[in-house]
Amino acid sequence: MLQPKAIKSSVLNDHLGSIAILSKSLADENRLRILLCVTDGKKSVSQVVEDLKLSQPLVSHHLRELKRTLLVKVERQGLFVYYELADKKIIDILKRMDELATELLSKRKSF
Amino acid sequence: MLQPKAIKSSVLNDHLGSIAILSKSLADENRLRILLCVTDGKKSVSQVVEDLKLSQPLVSHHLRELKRTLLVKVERQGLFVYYELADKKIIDILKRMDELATELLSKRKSF
DNA sequence: ATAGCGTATAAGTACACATTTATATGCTTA
DNA sequence: TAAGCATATAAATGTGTACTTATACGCTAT
Repeated sequence: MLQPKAIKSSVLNDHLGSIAILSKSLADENRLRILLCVTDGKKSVSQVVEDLKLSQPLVSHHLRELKRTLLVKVERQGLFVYYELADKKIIDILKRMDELATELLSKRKSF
Repeated sequence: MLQPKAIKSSVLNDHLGSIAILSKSLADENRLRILLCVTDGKKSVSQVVEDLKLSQPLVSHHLRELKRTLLVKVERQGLFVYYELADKKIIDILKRMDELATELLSKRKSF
């Protein structure tokens, strides 16, 4: 072993704050639905409201949080405000989390 | 396009609940520190307490949550209770989240 | 059995957050 | 400028949770 354990895992240790912030942003089912909703191109707030059948203030609130954590990009066009996924990598991460959850659940019974 | 958008993204849509639960479990910095702490083999609660300088009830509390979401395995040995990472895949996911956070931050300024 | 150690739980506190209802802001057009 | 639409914010509420302090539980050995 070239490096002691304490140093080896410090690769992640220094960035746990950012990871926690990102995780928190993904830790709500409605927010995830909204995130996926703006994955395939720009969508206005009202389009998201229509698609997901959520209240307009709730969608606006969650989009604000997604914007704060940089997961979505914003673009104004006249009356409308369009939101869009900022980086496709997040989808890959979500897929891996889904795989992991399925795997963990298959070993035991339930959350 | 072989399938309409709504169906295409339903791959993840059906599992947002599990993903949200997993994300919530990763959404605390101390819990992440504890998770990494038991990554390189079994550790007793008191060892984690010693390593991270956190209170014993707090560590116990977080380990319980990590166990609830199946991220750690438990094993009793006499007086001691040993916890261990259940699946290495979670480390890969954390690394990708770290990469993503770094990338997002490099494009803009701060969370 | 009881004393001691490791761990878990209870009670209490403070704070964060998801959601709803109501209202404000801002842009566009008549 | 006034009206109307899309979006954002405020206020209020209920719920969840991170954390501390204090106490209980369970195993081990004397």
